[in-house]
Amino acid sequence: MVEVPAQQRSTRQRRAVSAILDDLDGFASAQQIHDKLSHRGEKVGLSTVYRNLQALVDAAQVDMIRADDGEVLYRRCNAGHHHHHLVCRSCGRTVEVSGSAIERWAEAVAAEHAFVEVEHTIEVFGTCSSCAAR
Amino acid sequence: MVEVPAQQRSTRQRRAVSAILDDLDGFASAQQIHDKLSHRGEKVGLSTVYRNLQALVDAAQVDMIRADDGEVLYRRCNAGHHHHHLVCRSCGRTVEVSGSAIERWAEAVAAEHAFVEVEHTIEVFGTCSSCAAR
DNA sequence: GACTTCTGTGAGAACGGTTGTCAAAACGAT
DNA sequence: ATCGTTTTGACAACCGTTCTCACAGAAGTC
Ligand SMILES: [Zn+2]
Ligand SMILES: [Zn+2]
Ligand SMILES: [Zn+2]
Ligand SMILES: [Zn+2]
Repeated sequence: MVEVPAQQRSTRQRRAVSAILDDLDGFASAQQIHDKLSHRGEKVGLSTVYRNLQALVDAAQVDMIRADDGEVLYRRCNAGHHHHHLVCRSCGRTVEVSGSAIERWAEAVAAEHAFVEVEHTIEVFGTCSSCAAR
Repeated sequence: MVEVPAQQRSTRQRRAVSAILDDLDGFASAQQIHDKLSHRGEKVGLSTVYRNLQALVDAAQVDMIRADDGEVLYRRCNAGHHHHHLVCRSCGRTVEVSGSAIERWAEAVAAEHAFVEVEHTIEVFGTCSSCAAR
């Protein structure tokens, strides 16, 4: 008999990556996550970290943004709805924000110039109060 | 006698890069610009293209954005004021847009969470009418 | 023009983040 | 335990970008 393809097996590595994301309160790069895993004594290959992060992004369980220098950053995303981020560029602490005003503005601007299949990228970077206190 | 340092010499390569940017109506990557130069018979080293583009960005004469795949795209920027872009993801055609509503939203959101030294990235991507007509 | 000085150039190497390869390991259903 | 399939990981390959440094060539001076 052909079994149902269990297209997501539970492995030690997958659980470890997921656990790191749970303990993280801001965005982190794949390599930073890999380092944190090593620190915990979890031996996980770098390729595996990349693969699992990508899978989580595809499953909409993780948000992905790109830092100024081009590095990709990941963060667990609980919210199921469309939102944006206010990120501390020093410690990575992040607040999820959203606003219908912006969404309407983006759509209006696109419609005004007859663009279709519209997407947008909106990220706000700053220094959080704790980091500014130094 | 020590002359005044003319911190920007006029070279064939610099003029060639600038000319390409003038003829371009959308964003293009450094390598695309390098290819266009070769096509015109202008021999300019890739490093030189990167250097001159960076110099133009520093001089606020060129806008720089990052494509989804991380590649950096450049485009001549006439406007001296803060603005954002509505970019066709297919042909690169670009409209410069701005709106005080968004600017105020970004500031309000940051202030609400006590973030300082705030910057933001807002880009709208879509398919322009000519590209959608295919 | 000739001479000098200092910036700009370019071929190639190096870099850094990310993705691909593929044999071995591990999961999970039976 | 066995088997078919997924997952892993060491390592190489990739790709855009930056660095290196000997040399070319602007521009100022006489
Ligand atoms: Zn902070
Ligand atoms: Zn939005
Ligand atoms: Zn188009
Ligand atoms: Zn703005």
